[in-house]
Amino acid sequence: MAADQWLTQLQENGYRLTEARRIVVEAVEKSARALTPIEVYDIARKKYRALGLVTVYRTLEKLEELHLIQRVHQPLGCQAFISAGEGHQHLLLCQNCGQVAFFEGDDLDVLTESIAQKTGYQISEHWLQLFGLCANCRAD
Amino acid sequence: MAADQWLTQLQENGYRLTEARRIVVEAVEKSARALTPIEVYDIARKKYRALGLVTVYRTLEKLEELHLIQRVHQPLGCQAFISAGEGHQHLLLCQNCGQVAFFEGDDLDVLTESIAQKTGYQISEHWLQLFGLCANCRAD
DNA sequence: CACTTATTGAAAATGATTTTCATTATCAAA
DNA sequence: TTTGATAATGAAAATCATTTTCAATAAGTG
Ligand SMILES: [Mn+2]
Ligand SMILES: [Mn+2]
Ligand SMILES: [Zn+2]
Ligand SMILES: [Zn+2]
Repeated sequence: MAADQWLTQLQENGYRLTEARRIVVEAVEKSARALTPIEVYDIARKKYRALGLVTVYRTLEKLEELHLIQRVHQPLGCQAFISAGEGHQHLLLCQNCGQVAFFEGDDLDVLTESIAQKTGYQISEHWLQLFGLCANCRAD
Repeated sequence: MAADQWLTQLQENGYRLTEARRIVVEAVEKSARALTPIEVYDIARKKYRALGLVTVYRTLEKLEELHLIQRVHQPLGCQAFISAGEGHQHLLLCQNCGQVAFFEGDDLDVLTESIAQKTGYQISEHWLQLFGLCANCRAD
């Protein structure tokens, strides 16, 4: 999904289109790796010097609310965001450069059914995330 | 693994045994749900009034370093800890009361191999976590 | 253009975690 | 058992991320 569509989504949900939002959206949407609020701020401010960090926080909040971005949990921290996958997808992260790839097709039904049996839990959700080295980083 | 063994581990790694550590270890080891530093503090202080929050942080840090506890990531926050599973295990969390169950026996080899093929990543780790309702909370 | 009000950025407030430091407690060695 | 080196402690201060407050500004509707 392109940056323009994110802006349209914002507008359709009653939010105004502002320069600050345009720049933040562009920075996040373009990125192949998860970005923290400060990282977004630093990148975005290169195009729009007057931008405030508060506005980055507020914009990320709205993008998350509209499911356009998602929070990424990593061993070193859980404050970074990446554009959300479409449908049921999970993340694969490069431990060296942070590059994110999405994947789908995991089938945990047999497993969850078995665990449900053993534990007595009613299982309704799962988090799955893979870590490794991207093609580029493998080369080094 | 019992609290005594955690204390032994601490000692064997050159850390001294103190009253503060004993109390913190007991609180964390006993708990069936993940606890934040403040929660540990509140629980532990019932047995040892003079305990400082700083000491809770420092003790949790050491327990994590020795792999006796592990951080638990949840939608509402990622600062809670629970005793670490033994061997290759994953967590199943009750979305209502927070009760934690461990499970093992997931086999993601076929999946990761296939994803590795498609993406070019060399996959070395995975995070898997299940969410649902524990038997008690289902009853309500 | 005019008007309503959502949005903005600066500054202050908050909350969690870390650092500093003087005091105390642990434990190995005498 | 006593002694001594030093690891560990808790209070207070410092730091860092995030949220709130607020007056000024800009977006979008009519
Ligand atoms: Mn899945
Ligand atoms: Mn596994
Ligand atoms: Zn990489
Ligand atoms: Zn429950």
